Amino acid sequence: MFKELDPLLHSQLRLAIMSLLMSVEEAEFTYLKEKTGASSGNLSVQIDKLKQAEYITVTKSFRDNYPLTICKKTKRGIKAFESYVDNLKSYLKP
Amino acid sequence: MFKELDPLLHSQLRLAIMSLLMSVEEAEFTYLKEKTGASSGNLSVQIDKLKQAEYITVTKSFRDNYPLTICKKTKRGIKAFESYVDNLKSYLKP
DNA sequence: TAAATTAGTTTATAATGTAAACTACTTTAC
DNA sequence: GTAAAGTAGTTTACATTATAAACTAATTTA
Repeated sequence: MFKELDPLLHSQLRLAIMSLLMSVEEAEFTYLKEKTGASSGNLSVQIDKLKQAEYITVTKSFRDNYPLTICKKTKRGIKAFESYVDNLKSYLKP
Repeated sequence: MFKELDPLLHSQLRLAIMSLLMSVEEAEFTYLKEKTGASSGNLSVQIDKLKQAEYITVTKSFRDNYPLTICKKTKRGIKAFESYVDNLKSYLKP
């Protein structure tokens, strides 16, 4: 009947992050912040959770003297996202 | 970009309840329990939240000496569900 | 050199979700 | 008739989550 929904993705902000990452090769912290409209703090925490789950990789460096955080989806992340979307459909049928 | 997701519906169990109610005129507590696989306690709490929000109406009576709880979607609930599904699509685009 | 800005992280608290325990009755078995 | 098991829930206590506020650490601008 109803499929389980991965709790890691069933969160507005984390889902938005993954959704954005699906359509780009990689994304900067500031880009994700702007597109999602999230606060820095919240974004930082949620990025970390996605990283812990290995749904994304996070690379920290510097650019023009400022810290630069780059996020990228993993294969595991792609699979999880696709499953989530698929499972979600069982709830949306008319 | 991303639409807001009604937190009341962005919950696996409450979404499942509303999803079930969408396709039937009304549903009994036991029916919802069986279809969702939820525990009675959890179901009771989530039904109450949907009722507080006036997404459903709850009618309590007796049948064959046992308590009988019947749930039914409201217009408000239907609109909320439809908006939720619509807004959710902004997260699922490929 | 003080104030504002960038790019974040940490932490404290509020909000949520959920299982376990409980209520209140009914039915069945002895 | 009464003890045990079953029905249909509700309440409450705890654990998990989410999020905003406060903080770090540096840079830039005035």
